Amino acid sequence: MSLKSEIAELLGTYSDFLEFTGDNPFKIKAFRNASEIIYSLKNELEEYIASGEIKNIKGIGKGILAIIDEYSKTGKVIEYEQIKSKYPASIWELFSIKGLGAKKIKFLYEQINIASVDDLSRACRENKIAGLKGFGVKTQEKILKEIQRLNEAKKYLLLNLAIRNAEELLKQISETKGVIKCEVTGELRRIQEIISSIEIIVLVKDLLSFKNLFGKKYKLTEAEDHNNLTLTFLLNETVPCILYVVENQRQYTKLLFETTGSKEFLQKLNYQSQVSEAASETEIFQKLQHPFVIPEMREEIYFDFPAKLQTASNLTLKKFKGFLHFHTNYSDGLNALEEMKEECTNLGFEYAAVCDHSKSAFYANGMNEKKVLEQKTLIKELNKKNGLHIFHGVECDILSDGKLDFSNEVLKSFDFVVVSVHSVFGLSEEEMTKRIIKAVESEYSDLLGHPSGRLLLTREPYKVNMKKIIEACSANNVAIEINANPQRLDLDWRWIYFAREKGCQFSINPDAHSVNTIHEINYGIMIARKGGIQTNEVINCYSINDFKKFLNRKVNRKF
DNA sequence: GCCGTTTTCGGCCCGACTGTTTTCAGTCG
Repeated sequence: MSLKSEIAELLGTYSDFLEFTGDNPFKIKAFRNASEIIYSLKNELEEYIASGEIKNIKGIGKGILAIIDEYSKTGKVIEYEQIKSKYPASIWELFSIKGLGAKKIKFLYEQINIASVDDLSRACRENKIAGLKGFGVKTQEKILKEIQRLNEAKKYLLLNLAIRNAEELLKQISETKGVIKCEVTGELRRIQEIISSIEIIVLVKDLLSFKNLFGKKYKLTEAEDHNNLTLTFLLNETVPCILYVVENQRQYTKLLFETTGSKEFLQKLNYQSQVSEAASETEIFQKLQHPFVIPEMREEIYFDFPAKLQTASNLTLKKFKGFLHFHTNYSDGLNALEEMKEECTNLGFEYAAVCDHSKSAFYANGMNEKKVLEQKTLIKELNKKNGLHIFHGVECDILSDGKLDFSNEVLKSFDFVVVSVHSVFGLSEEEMTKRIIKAVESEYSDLLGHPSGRLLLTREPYKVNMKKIIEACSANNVAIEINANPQRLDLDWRWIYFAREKGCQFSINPDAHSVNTIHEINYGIMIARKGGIQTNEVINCYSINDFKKFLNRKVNRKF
């Protein structure tokens, strides 16, 4: 781990400690804030320290500088270690339970000696929590449910983490003696949004010698078929991995095809195992008399839609011209618009649309009307300079009644309006559907942001009739976002085919809050490809003139 | 603890929701 992530992590945990011990809330916030800032730094922390530039980073003052200094010189922070040692280490995992804050955790620890998630789970099941001061039956049930959800979430990895781990493993394998080639297969090759295990297929000269070499690094569990070997183990002691090891190229192809799956896809393809000793996957598809299907699209849903929607996606990052829906320090982004512009230019984008939060998004420092005007002036200044053109957009909150967070007068002043739900998640399906459709029907809406509101492995999507929402987007000419943040990947790919059938346009955006997260657009592209999306269906791929035409399709905007 | 200054200390995002409690604390976004 880099110094940057070590210190960011330390400050994050430190802030939990401080909250637990009842320290100044603003100090806690400052630590948490600094943790995020450091985590999102573009370059390595050592570079900022060496150049002295660290002193100019906003949010890092004398106190945190001292912590960084102590840690980078000695590898620990004494005050932090002192607090930590006063309590059982397992107590800090209680902070990951949603609905339990520092005060309740402290109360439970002091009153009935709850010092771990296991303790708490047991206490709930023995009905010892309901009845405590400030706790009732509902809270007890909620905690239990949340613990179950956490345990379930532990079985999966987000796509970005799975990819990072897989890259590390592929490197280790390819550097092992006797390995001819290796590649990812299974869920990860199909680009599932959450991954239960990393599966890799390996072609080697000799099974036994590979097993012996690899067995020195990891504790392997093995299963042997007649001419291949399946090895399972934990990477970094936590991530389940499966290696399929073969000695023969034709076996390799067969196994790559079979392990990629999905099971349901292969069934619907009428795939019989004996068919497939082949030199390439193309040959297997030929034998099955079916056009080649790219691995991402090999899901059951593929067969539910007509052939014109089954074409392999032609989408790549190179086709992207517009970087849309991102945040700056005008709301909750970390970087200034100038910095975002520079990075977008470096990455080859031709235009961008900044979309900071609207005024009701208090939690995200949303812009009021005055700030909107200020930002407009800034954009005008920046657009006088050469280079990438910036459109003035907004991510406008959809209020609980479906109204938008700015008056039409203000909405009219933007070039591009993203509408998103950020609050009051608990409505009934009917109410939530009505609410979102009302927002989509506004003549100023251009894009529906993260349509389901899910946070993978953390928060369920809100209850909504997605079919009706998609139909409303199609009818009102509002594009649908594929939010590329690896925690979201929302629109869910399972709805992409249907939206395409309805003629919807898409926009793929990482919802970047810093220059560092711009590259996350790639995860959105992976998901879009899974739904077969073509370049001409993505508004980010429009030329700047076509994008202007898109913006003017409902209201007359001047640029 | 950080920031921005009225350069030495006051302000720091705050409203909604939930489940308790009986008027509000804790938590979340």
